[in-house]
Amino acid sequence: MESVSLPTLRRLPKYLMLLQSLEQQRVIYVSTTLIAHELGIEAIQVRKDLEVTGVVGKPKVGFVVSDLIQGIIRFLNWDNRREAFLIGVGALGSAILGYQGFREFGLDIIAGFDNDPRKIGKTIHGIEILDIAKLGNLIERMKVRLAVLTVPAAFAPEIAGIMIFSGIKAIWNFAPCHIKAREGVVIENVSLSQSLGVLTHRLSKMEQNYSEVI
Amino acid sequence: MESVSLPTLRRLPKYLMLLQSLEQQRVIYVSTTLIAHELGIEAIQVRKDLEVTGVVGKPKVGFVVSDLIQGIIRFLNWDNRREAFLIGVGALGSAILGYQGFREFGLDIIAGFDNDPRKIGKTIHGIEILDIAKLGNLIERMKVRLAVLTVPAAFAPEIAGIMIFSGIKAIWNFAPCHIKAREGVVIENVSLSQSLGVLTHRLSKMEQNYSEVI
DNA sequence: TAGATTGTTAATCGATTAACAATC
DNA sequence: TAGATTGTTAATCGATTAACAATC
Repeated sequence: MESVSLPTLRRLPKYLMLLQSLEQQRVIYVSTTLIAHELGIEAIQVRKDLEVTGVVGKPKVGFVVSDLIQGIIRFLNWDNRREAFLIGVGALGSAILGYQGFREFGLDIIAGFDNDPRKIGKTIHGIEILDIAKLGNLIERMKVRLAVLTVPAAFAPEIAGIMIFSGIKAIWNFAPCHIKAREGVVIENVSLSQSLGVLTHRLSKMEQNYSEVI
Repeated sequence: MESVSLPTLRRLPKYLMLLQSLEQQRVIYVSTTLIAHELGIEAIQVRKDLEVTGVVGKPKVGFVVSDLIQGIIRFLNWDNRREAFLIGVGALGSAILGYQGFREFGLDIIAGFDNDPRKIGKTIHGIEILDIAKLGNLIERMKVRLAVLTVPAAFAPEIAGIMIFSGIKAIWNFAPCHIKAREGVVIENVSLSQSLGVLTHRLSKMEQNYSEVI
């Protein structure tokens, strides 16, 4: 049950993006030195991270680009597409529905849910919007395991509860509130304010430092 | 130049959200024990994290909720609103333009930019969309420091280069590609695939474990 | 071959956690 | 007062980095 560290897990998609762009440029072999330089990190860290995929390289030559790509995709389970529901078809929800790119990452959104009668029954980016009242029932019947949660924060915990009760095993939560994990359910909280906080704090710190110099 | 750790910086907005909801419930004092329990982490970690804000608590009583809120907001520099440009008014860009909530976090998007003639000149959620050809010039003239980058990955590095050349000091990058930081510029890469990778890997791992038990 | 790169083992560094005196 | 909570110092844990033999 050796668990992979969160930082490593987070870096793997970055390597994948780079590797895919290298593959497009018909690059066959790549060294950890090059990957590291390209992403501005240390080569030894790249080597340690890639170790988890089980892909082995050749001394002097490096890794076969396509092997690494396959290895990372398999490791993240992006080769198995999963059906998912998206709940809350607001601005952000619609944007996610419209972004086809997530299919590449194993995410296949098959329906949207909302409580707004003007939205229910409509189709957005080819995906039908259903009544949120039917959510629990449909999760059970269709055995959907994955949910994208893009409702306002005030509704998020309640809806999460309903979904978990109905059999949802993983929630990708975009609502600006923390949803507690429980046994047997995986929650990934995407906090944009978190990310913005890092940015604004560092920017102000940097500006302070510059003015100190003067 | 004591620098705050990234994990701490990331947790601060979580505390803030919780504290604000407590304030709405007219709660005056809060202990780190309660915060920790509410967010599913350790009390000692909360205490250590809150230390960076400089806010002090009272033994036995805890912290004054409103003091902590002010402390975190000040620390993240969310009390100083900053003018920002958003580049790339696609689905995600529009969603971000439409979300008023970021004003609360010091982000004031004053204009959008795109290269699509059908979008240029229009107004989305009250914000005017301008020609991307004018981007560099306007950054200089208006002395804008912050940019939200929501263009397709292929254009991101080039546009980032233009922006930095024109004087942008912080980029909140949503494009699915890594933009390298350079001296004097803060980059925060929001990688949704990263987040999705953590979720899908853990979900598949969990399912494996369950089937092992059987 | 010579030299670059891998993979592994050990050392370092930093974040988290534990312990406990101070305090209201 | 008694007991809960803070704030600080020390211990632990885990991730990153360094060192180096193996290898093509």
